[in-house]
Amino acid sequence: MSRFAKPSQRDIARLAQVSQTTVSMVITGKAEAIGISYDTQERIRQAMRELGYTPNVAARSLQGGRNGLIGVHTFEPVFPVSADDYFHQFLVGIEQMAVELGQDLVLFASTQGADGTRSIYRTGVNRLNLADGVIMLGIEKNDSEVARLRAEGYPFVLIGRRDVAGVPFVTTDYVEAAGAVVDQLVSRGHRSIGYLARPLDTSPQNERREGFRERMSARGAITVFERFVEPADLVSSWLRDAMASGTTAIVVENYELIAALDSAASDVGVAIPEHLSVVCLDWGAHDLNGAAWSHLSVPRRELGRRSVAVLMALLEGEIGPDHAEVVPCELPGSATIAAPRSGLGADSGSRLGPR
Amino acid sequence: MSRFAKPSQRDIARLAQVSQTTVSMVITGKAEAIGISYDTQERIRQAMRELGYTPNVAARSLQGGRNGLIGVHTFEPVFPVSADDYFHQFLVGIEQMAVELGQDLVLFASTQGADGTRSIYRTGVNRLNLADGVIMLGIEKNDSEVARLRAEGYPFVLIGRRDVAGVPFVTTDYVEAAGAVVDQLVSRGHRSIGYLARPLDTSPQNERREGFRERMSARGAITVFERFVEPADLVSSWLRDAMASGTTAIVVENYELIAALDSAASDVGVAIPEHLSVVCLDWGAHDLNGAAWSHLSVPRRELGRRSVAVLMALLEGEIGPDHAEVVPCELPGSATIAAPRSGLGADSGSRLGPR
DNA sequence: GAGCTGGACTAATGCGTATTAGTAATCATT
DNA sequence: AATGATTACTAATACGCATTAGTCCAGCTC
Repeated sequence: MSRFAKPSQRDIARLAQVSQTTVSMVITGKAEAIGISYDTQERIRQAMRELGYTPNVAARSLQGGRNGLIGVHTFEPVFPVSADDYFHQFLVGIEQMAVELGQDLVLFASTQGADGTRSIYRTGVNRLNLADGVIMLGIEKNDSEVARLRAEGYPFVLIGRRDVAGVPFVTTDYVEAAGAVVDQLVSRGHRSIGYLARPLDTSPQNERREGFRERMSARGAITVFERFVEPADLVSSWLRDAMASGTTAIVVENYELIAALDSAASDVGVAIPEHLSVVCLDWGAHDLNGAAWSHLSVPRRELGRRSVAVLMALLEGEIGPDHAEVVPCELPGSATIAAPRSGLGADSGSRLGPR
Repeated sequence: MSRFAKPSQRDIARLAQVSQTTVSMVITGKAEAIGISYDTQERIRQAMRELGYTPNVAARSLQGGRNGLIGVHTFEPVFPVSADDYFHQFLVGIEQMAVELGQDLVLFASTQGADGTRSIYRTGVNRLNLADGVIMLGIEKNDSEVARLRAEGYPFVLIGRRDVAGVPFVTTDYVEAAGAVVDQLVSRGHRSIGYLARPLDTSPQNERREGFRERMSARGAITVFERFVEPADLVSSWLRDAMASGTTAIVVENYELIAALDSAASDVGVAIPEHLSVVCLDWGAHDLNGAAWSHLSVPRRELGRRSVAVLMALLEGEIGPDHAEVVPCELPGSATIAAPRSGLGADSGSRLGPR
């Protein structure tokens, strides 16, 4: 244990023949203001180098100071096995900005229990307060913990959520993005657009649907063929009905439904995008998958970057606890968007391949 | 910002009409041993509930010496852009074990300068010190910094390197692995095996070559056709010579050379593996690439896991600073290994595709 | 030569906790 | 009635740091 004893300010003070106070002054940059001579300052810095001194995080945060640590907490494991994990890009962004701002990152792994779930207060201890502040991300919510954290006045920022009052957040504008998808389809000539989703659940889903509906009616006189299904229920008959009723484009809520739609399309003999344009609103982390479909994507890297900046601003008192940062969504490419051409085609293979 | 100060043990003590010491005893479970009456304990617990008490980690670790933080340091950014980044699997393993051992992870981002390189002592201060210990990984070495760190007596573990005396490391057994490759080829019937590498450089390369040579001679009477080249220099003529001299299998040092060999093979008209078995010794992070070649792979996840365990053991004083942990390599699959059949084939496409 | 000013520091304190060394009261033993 | 043991606590301290309130001394003024 004593083998790894770390030098303290007192050790430095001893070596440099000054008091611990003076050392602290030099470290916190208040030396000039107080009036410590240049010689003494150099002597102290030399001693620090010699002993390899680093401030003790615990002690620092104990008495209220900053320690340059930014926490990252998710309610799921941070590095799940799959390489194209959804969180990866967020972390890339977070790390980038941390580098730029000279902060270090703490990944709270200790909050995970044997059951795989993560809970801030699992052990009855809030480990988070070791860091200056925390960025929280994750699909699973744990509202009671978030509320408690907020009540404690602990500084943190949410990524992707906007539903907790009094907590700054960084998110993407789903309403606008869904509207932009409508614009894109309408400007290509589509008038009858279907909307395919699972039964409603999360707020992003609600926002996307809202954005879709609003823009549809704003663009006027457009038929909407809306359907909420579970993937397994998506039978080809639905698609056949949609095509028969003149639908030329379908907006699809998520990736899983794309797969279902793809197979239905090849059943029914509909060529995408020749006979049916398709846009996906939530592509998840499937960016790397070969088949290219037009889809919105959450600017995960950018959200990660912003979250760090927002947290720092919060710590600096530059923004209030109700700060909202909304980053535009990345709009879909034209892979599966074409001008409408009604009717069924003869040869229409699957874009995703067999299975 | 109506931030309420978090209750401390003293607040509880006041409410429960006892001393702070008693509260601490109850919390740490030493109450029984010391002999605090049941009534008093209940009174204290009630007070804790009432005030919503949570222990302060900082204060705890302040007097305990440890803070439960394990540092991770690389000389490159931890989360580079590509999702199949080489570090990812190490991190997955590190996180897994951190979860199991209840430790948190610190990613040192602040050590990166504007030029993109990372240096522990960049700021003149050893930030690493804020963690209980550090796991260092990375291809680029920065020997002087590592040496200095060691000289300071700072506890850390190296992944993938074994060349710094007095520092525990976790690595994979390249000598044995290269030998196993020879075994595998010989047992399939190969007698004349080529070895293709770039000019020697790193110690892993040396170990692999050594393992190859030793096992080759141990297996007796086997011709080795060895060649060290830069990728650009790998002309088809070399392969033609090798085939002409009866070589039926080639052991290739790394992924880049595989690409070169692949195109040479299709130039020369050699079918892999029908006419030439190929095994790659260092597949890097290309696991996700479509084409399947027989190759060794570094058990990155497992190395990550072990490194955390080793660091903890080091901190506990259970192992010495010269501890070596060697994990077996993952042996190649049979994708490009076949029984030898001499001669050139007519139709032999590229396994990697055009380019 | 008493009082003042400013430069260059230091002693003392508190943050929240765990631990060590007590204390004070009751009870049991001889 | 004195001694010892047990019960149920508490006072004091240390951890490493930042901060507040000084101290000490040289140089200057009137």
